[in-house]
Amino acid sequence: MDIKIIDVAVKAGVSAATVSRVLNGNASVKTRTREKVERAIVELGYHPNAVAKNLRSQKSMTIGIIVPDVNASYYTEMIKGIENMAYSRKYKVIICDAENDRDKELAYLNLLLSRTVDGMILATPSLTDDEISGFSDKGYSVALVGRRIEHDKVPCIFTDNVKFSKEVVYHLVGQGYRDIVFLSGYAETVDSYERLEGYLKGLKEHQIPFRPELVENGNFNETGGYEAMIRLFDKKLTFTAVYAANDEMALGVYRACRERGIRIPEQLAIVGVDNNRVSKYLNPTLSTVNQPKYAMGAVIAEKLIDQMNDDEFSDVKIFKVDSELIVRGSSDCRLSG
Amino acid sequence: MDIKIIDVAVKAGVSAATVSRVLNGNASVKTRTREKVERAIVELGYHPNAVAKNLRSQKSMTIGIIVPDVNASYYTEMIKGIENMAYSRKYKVIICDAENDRDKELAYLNLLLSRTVDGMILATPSLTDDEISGFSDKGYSVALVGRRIEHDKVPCIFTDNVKFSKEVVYHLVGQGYRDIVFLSGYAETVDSYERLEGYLKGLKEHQIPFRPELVENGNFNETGGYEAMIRLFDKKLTFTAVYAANDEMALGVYRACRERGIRIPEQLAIVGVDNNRVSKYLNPTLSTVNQPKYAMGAVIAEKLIDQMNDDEFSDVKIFKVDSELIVRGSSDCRLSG
DNA sequence: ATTCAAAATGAAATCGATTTCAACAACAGA
DNA sequence: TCTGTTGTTGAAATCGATTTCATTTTGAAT
Repeated sequence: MDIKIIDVAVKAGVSAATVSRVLNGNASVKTRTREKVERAIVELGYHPNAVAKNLRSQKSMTIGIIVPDVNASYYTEMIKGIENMAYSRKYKVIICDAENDRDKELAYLNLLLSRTVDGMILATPSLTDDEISGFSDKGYSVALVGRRIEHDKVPCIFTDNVKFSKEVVYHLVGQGYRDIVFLSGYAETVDSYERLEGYLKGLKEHQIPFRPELVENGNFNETGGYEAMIRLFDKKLTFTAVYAANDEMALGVYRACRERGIRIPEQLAIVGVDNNRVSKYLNPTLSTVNQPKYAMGAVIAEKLIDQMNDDEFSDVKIFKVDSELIVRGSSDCRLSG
Repeated sequence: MDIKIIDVAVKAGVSAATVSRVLNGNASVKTRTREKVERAIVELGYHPNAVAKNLRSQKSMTIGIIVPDVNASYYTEMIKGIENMAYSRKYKVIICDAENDRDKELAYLNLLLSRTVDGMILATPSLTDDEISGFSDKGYSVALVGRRIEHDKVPCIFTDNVKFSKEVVYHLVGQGYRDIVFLSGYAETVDSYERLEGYLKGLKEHQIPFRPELVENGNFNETGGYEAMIRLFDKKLTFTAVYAANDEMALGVYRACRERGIRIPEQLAIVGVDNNRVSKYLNPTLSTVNQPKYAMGAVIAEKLIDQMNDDEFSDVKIFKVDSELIVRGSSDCRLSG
């Protein structure tokens, strides 16, 4: 049913090899022959079969990304960075949404591991460091986002969670808030762990005793933030500020506050993380930590592609990037009008 | 470097054919043989090469989606629906972000056309109806989102833009707003065209004369909405309401209003489309049209997969779904406190 | 006109799996 | 024990391209 290379060859009166040479343009073909072949390609509407091509040439010029949730702007904006860098290097990008489900994560990992792509960017937490090292050792090109492993062939990029979390605490304390809730994402992720660490250090440097009951877990989404806040309210604890692990969870905090009639920031200050596109439209506007998502995507894509091509000129593999606190109305009364 | 099927075969003392049979589990293999093979697979850490498999079996159990922007929740929520339906039918999903760029769109289309996937869902506007029909006729499985073509093998799903646009106008007129701006997305898309049509019909049914100067184009994003509004303000036109082609553009309207000190909804009412996850958190909360994005994704994925498998039991291919107007503070003073 | 290197081309091998087909083994029934 | 059916297995063909290697053409230099 499909037109194959041999059909083009017959129509142009040449061999399949010659058609292939025209297609790939790296060997010498006489101008007249080339023209005949090109005409045949157009007339037959020939589309090379990428599967066969990839099998033979052992590459696909494609990189794959596995993200935990395509609905999270943190990832989609990073994807934009990856996408554009990849495109400029002639790579295509395919995106897989693991939906925070370990089974799907493994299913998509298997898809990528079975050579459908030349390299992969993993933004998912489920694999162990050893497993990732193992993939690299077996010849797969891997790069990581949001975590690091010590391996000289695995580029990693992540933000300095500890640093900006301390800054969040500094800021809140500076505004007079001392009883600060930490609303963690999935407790077992590196991001959550490090943000907790920064939160603890921040408290310590201000001699504020740590109250474990002020740490609650959510799951990085609105519902998780809402439910965690309801739990906290129902425990009748005293607190005056919330540091939410991301803006999405902060939305849930807004909802809980609205339900309970609590005014932001007078009665409760809120700081999120991510600088979601809409955070400046909330009421009040949401203080948050801006992460250079697009740039992170572009950098990790570039390093992965370099690695895939054995371009050894870049030997730095570990990128820790700084994030910036953006103070808005949810944590500063002067800005909340 | 990689372990191949023949390596497993040698290790297990059988032929490659037998290993393949164990792998795919559809032919009979003695239990003892099966165990030997399974042990060899585990011991060698064998991963089948999907590219070779796909070439031979002429399928990949994968469907591809091309969206104009992965950053738009309209698409990501639909992707969730596609993803879950596909997963339940043992299909994987790869997502391509064409970034509203015709070249990328064609590049990704070519990727999908070259048999990397078994079927594709297109949510991009750049192809003509004839081109799409042509793909289907050539044996490619295609489904469409947000547009329709008349072809008995191409499932299509879209919302009744005319209907809900008329409802938006009814609602605004009912609230006393008669000078209604229509902020269109890309003018050339079907969605934009039909929404304009609904807007015009809505006006007509209320005997409100159409003022062409109240129609502005944006590009479905925040910046587009903002810039269009600034243009309108600068023209010193009189208008009291804005119907924005999506919530993202409505955000831009909010920004423009804030800059110009215009109160929503007292001085200007706003209605968007999409029911973006955050629209109910805006200040004031945004009136919008809820589209059943997840369900639309699930339905189109199911129909595409049926089509791919020639399951003729479902002969309905065209799905027009209804959307629901959600009235909130941005267009109703009573709700805007 | 002859020679010879360089350019152009085709036949066949190859990528790594699946699948067909034929051969062989196992086992039930006579 | 023999026959026939069913169940297992392997050799070889196949998917559709690229690439190697050998061969033929070309064209410049003599």
